[in-house]
Amino acid sequence: MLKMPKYLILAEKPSAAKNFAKALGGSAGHFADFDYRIMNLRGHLMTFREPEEMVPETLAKKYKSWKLADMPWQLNDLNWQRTYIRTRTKGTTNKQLLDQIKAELKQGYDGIIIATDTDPSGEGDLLAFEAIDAMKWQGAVLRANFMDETPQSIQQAMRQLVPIADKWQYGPYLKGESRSRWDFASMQLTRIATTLVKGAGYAVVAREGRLKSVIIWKIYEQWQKINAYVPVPYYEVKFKDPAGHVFARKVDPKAEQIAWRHAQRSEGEADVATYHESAVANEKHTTKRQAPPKLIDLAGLAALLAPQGLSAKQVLSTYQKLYEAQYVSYPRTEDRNVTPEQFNELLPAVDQIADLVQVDRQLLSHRQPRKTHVKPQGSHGANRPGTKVPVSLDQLEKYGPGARQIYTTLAKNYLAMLAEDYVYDHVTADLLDYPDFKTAFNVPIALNYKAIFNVETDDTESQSATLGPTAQPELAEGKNPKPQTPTTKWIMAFLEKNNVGTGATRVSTLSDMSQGTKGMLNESRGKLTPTQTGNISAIMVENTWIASPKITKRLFEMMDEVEQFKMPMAQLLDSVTQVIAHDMPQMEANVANLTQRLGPPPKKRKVKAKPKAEQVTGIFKGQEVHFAKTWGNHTFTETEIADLLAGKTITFETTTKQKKPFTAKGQLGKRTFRGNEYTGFKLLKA
DNA sequence: GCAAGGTC
Repeated sequence: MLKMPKYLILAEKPSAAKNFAKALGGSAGHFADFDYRIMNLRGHLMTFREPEEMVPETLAKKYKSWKLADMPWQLNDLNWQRTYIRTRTKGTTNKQLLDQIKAELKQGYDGIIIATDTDPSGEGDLLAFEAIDAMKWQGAVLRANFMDETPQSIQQAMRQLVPIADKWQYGPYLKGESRSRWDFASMQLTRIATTLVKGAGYAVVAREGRLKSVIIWKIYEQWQKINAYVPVPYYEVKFKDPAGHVFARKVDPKAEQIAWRHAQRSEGEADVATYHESAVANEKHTTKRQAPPKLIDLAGLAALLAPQGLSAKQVLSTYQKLYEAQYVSYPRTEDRNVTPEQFNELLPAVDQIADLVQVDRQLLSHRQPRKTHVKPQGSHGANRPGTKVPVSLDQLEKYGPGARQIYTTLAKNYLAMLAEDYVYDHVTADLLDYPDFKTAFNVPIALNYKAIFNVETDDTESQSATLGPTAQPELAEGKNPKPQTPTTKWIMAFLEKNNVGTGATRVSTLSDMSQGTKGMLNESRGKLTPTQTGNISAIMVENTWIASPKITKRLFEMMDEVEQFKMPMAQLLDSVTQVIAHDMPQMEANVANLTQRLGPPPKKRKVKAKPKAEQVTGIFKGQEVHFAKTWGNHTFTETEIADLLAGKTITFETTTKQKKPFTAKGQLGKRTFRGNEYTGFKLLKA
């Protein structure tokens, strides 16, 4: 009998490996005409080495340098070798994970099936080949392309395996590798900007990648518009009926001037005097319906929760913990719908979920899948509650800040889909004597889904449905609209529109930019303001190519060409060198704007180094230790030193910082200061 | 000191 081939199926992540096992009937076994075992990676396990490690030794100095004279790089100097990303997940390093897979391969396999995500950027193909190369696998490689993680799609992919003889002849890999190299080479701009701002006296790192620079520039520019905003009032005639409905003329967006809008109050007042009370006419009522909104993604969730004071970082980390505890679905999904299977799986739990988040079960009357929300494509499905329902919301709090809000928002967003459409009366009318003056408003008939999940600044506020019978002219004051405040929601919409970053990276980049002392942004209830570092980074990228979303657009176009062998990778990489050649002189010019806009850099205070305290050396618990001979303003006597080394508790009279006398009692012990462990005198509580 | 991408 012919021997079946045996393949090792490489999934991108544990959750995908589980879905594969479900679809194929176990984590190892037989499918179609082969035997298999499924193992998983954990996203990218490898990253590029440092630039100076990727070039011949003679060039190392140049590639370690941050000086302008050492850039742009000659990208063919680099060998593009990778190394393990040094991180641990559940105690396992990336090297250990790959070693486990390598050991399994030694059991005798006829090939590896790449079953990482099939994403249009080639990222899944790239991270698979990174692992395959790191393991030095020389055997056959096949690709399983699945559009989603439903059992049908997975099974179909496994019946249509595509052999890859050479990764350099395989478009998706070339595409992902190009993206990766382009982005890596773009770090030169951070070096250039940082060296320039340092020269101007600002001690910050100005991080200027194609994602961060676009974000910081957009936010900085918006604050500039806000700061330059001057309200210009205008006056116009409007009508009001007794219930407060407003009748106004429509502004033609193409019109250069609006004759009936006046700059002066007096002109407006004179205008009003020419109008008289008029009867309301042409009252029309239309019953309209509105379906529940799309299911949300992580960026949407972060944007919704920001006004409640939750940072992007908190949403990410708490969501991940809730996912690991199975209370919510996979976080980094791009899906905005669920599959019929996923819908049916969660259906039995919806009443329980509704009770938990205090939603009236009666509202959940639309239990048939909506075509707009439930589609037979998708992998993990949109972000939603898990089939495991917590007993109480209190129980979730141990998973981190915002756990309640995250679960509640997610649950209400999902439950809204199971409610009926919002039904409202759309009312329009005009005036008998002045038909150009119109009103339009909505009166709710049945809130339905909006009683569960409603995020719009809405029209469900009670508006009287009774119009007229007449309306009076009055002078209305308006002003040019103030530019909108930069918020998480606003920047996410901008990035999504321009296709900058991916769903998974947008939230994490924003979170990254808002962290620590090197942060570029302050995130407060969703409002985004640049820090000093952010302002500096933004000023440096004014009029550069890197800060334009067009760069990402062009990169993606070239990636498509590389995938189709219409452009060699070297040519794509040449474009990053061109960006650097263009942006370097621009940044040199931008430096001058720093002091002009931010004021002179803070003078560096020369901190006088404290003379190092005299150390005592001795043997403590069988080990040689060094510790300070003084504690506060007490210097240990020889006897005290001997007692301390012997592990004894000593007592001495000294004074506090406030010069109050007190008796110190303590012994030698391990202490830490700013993360460093050392041996020293430890006070015992009296 | 640095990118953006994936993941836990």
